[in-house]
Formats: sequence, structure tokens, C-alpha cells
Amino acid sequence: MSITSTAAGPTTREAIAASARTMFAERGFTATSVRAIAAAAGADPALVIRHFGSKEQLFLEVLGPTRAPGPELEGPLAELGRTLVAYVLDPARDAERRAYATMVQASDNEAVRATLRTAARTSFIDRLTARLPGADAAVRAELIGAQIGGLMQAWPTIEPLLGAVGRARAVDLYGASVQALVDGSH
Amino acid sequence: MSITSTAAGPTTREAIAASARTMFAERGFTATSVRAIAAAAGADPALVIRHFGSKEQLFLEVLGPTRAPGPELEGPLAELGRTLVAYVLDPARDAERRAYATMVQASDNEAVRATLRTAARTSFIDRLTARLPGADAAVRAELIGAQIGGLMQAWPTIEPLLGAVGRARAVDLYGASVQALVDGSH
DNA sequence: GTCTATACGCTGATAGAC
DNA sequence: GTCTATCAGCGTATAGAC
Repeated sequence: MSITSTAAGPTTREAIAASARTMFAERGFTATSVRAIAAAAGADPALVIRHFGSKEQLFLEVLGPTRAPGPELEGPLAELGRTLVAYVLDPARDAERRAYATMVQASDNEAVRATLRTAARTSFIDRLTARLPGADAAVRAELIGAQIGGLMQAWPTIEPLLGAVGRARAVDLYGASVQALVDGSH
Repeated sequence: MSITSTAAGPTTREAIAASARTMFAERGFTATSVRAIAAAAGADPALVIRHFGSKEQLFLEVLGPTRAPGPELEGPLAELGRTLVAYVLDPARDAERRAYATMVQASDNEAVRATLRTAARTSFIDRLTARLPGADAAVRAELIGAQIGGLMQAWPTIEPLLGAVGRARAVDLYGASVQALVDGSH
């Protein structure tokens, strides 16, 4: 019944990763036990640790930042705020937003916190700093990072409230707000 | 050696609360064990539970929202963004910001998440919704809540980067950004 | 009313036999 | 690679001494 990595079926490792991804996303890091992940995957608890090193590393591997290219920052400066917010609120990136929120809620853990911080810097803040005109670009990029982080975290709460307003209006509103920091006027 | 609640010295309950406040703030919820809190307070672990019900309730009691009046929203609308940000970044509110960040990082826990959400609504978002002019006031208030939450969470990271820029400049920049959502123009 | 002692069931993680 | 057995530590509960 065992399947090698070259065959078509899922390996035990992949079954564990799939269970872990679902359960971490649904119940959070703390409430999801290694034993529960193993049971859902039809595997032994010890195998979870053997394959992934620790519960923490498994969490980061299945929910951590992907190698996605990150938001497009090369467009016109005058629309950068809107572009950023549209990227973040893109319906296609729903899973990414949820994973981010799950990680923030588990950032009690130092490795999780470090992963979040590094991902934000390399895929976003550093590139944004280089792109921003005017004075205090680094500080303004960090402040924009705070805005975007706040939006990603709050979105699951805000989205159901939208009703007739619509996502596009939210993109307009928040985009204009981010744009104020892009411009950085006095 | 025991001291009643009417005497001047700290009771065991107060010693436990003091230790818990320090250790939760320094090491977070998960990494702080009930046994470690008890040891630091010179008390028995069982007493921690007896006095506070659970580790979770102790955490909320020592780090949860105070009965502070919340930000002033009654000033002129044209300065509301700046007023809000100045309130949040007030050096005197440093401990509150740190407590908020600690709670967000532990919001893996459902009771913590509920406490944060309720506090934000009652002390801030609901009042702000009533104050905002124009359409979509509720949605705009939530978006401002996202901005403010993002700022409070990121501030410990941003503050050391300020250097010569200064807190006042950050208040100006972020305040103008919040103001864009207060105005809600197209 | 405090407080101590003890214990229960669960957790993440490890060592070593198949 | 996989499973069994086991570990120390966790949050929590309770019985009973002062």
C-alpha cells in the first residue's frame, strides 16, 4: 500500500501536510494537536515529527509565505495605493489572506513572528522603499506596511459587512488612503 | 504573614497578578506557564487557578482592555484622522499598545479574539460610525479600525526606525492617511 | 478563606525495535 | 519508513490542612 514519491498517489508526508493545512486554518495553531493531524491523515503521531521536525516547522511549511512574486510595484506612482489594495483584496488571494491571519494569531511563537517579518520585508517593504519618492521613504514604506497588514487581518471581519457597498468601493477608499502615504505630502 | 485585603501590603492574588502581567508582556501567552507565574509570585500553581479560574481568564484580567475613556472623537471632523493617530501614538499609552500587541499575538485563543473585537467595537468603531459623515459610514469606520489596528501592532517595529524623523512626522503622515477615510471622497 | 499536596489527562517530542 | 513505548511538562481539579 505504500507509495513512492515517483508514483501518482499521495505519500504519507503529503497526506499529513494536507490535513495540517486544513486543520491549522480552521482551528489555529494551538488548538490543533499533532495527534489530531496524524489521525486525520491516517498516520502515526511520531511520523508527523519525523517528517517535519516539529509542529512549528510543519505549521510554517504548510501556511508560511509562498514563493509568489508579490504585488506589482512598477506601475504609475499615482495609482500605487490603489494597485496595492487591489492586489491584497483580490478574491483569488483569499487563501493567502486567511493564512496570513492565522499566522498573525499564532505570532506568539517567535519563529512565526520572524517568518512574517522577513516575508513582509523581502517581498514588499524593501521594494516599496526603493520605489517611493520624496523624504522618509523607509518610514513611509513601513507605515504602508502597517496599513496593509491591518487590512489583511481585519478583512475577514469587514467583508461580510460590505453588503451593497461592494469590494470595489473598499478598494477605492482604502487605496486612496494608502496613496496619501505614497505621496507623503505635508 | 498573610495579609487581608484591607491592609496595605500586596495579597497573594495581587502578587500573582503582578507576576502574570510582567511575564505575559515579556514572553507572551503560550510561553508563560501557570507554574512559572506561581513560582515568580512565591505561590502554589493551584492558587493561580483558584483565584483567576484559568490561565486564559488571568491573561484577560491583567492585559485586557482597561476602562479608559477611549479616543476623543468630538473634535472637528477635519482633524479627526490626526487626532486619532496622535491618541494611538501618545507616549503615555505605551503600555496599552504593548498589551494590545501581546493580545493580538495570542488571538489564536477564541476568548482573546472576542475580547479584542468587543473592545474595538464599543470603545471606537461604533462611536466612529456615528460620527462619520457621508455614505458607507460603517464600512469606513471598520476600515479606519483596520488602519489603527495595523499601526498599533506595527509600532514597536517602526518606532526604532524613526531616527531623526520623529514621532510627530509619523503622526502627520498616518493622520493624513486616516483622514482620507474620514472624508471618504471619491 | 487561604493555601499545600497530589494527581489526572493531555501535549510535543524522542529512542529504539521491527 | 513506520510503529510502540515512553518522557517531561502542561493546564486544571480536588481533598484536606491551617
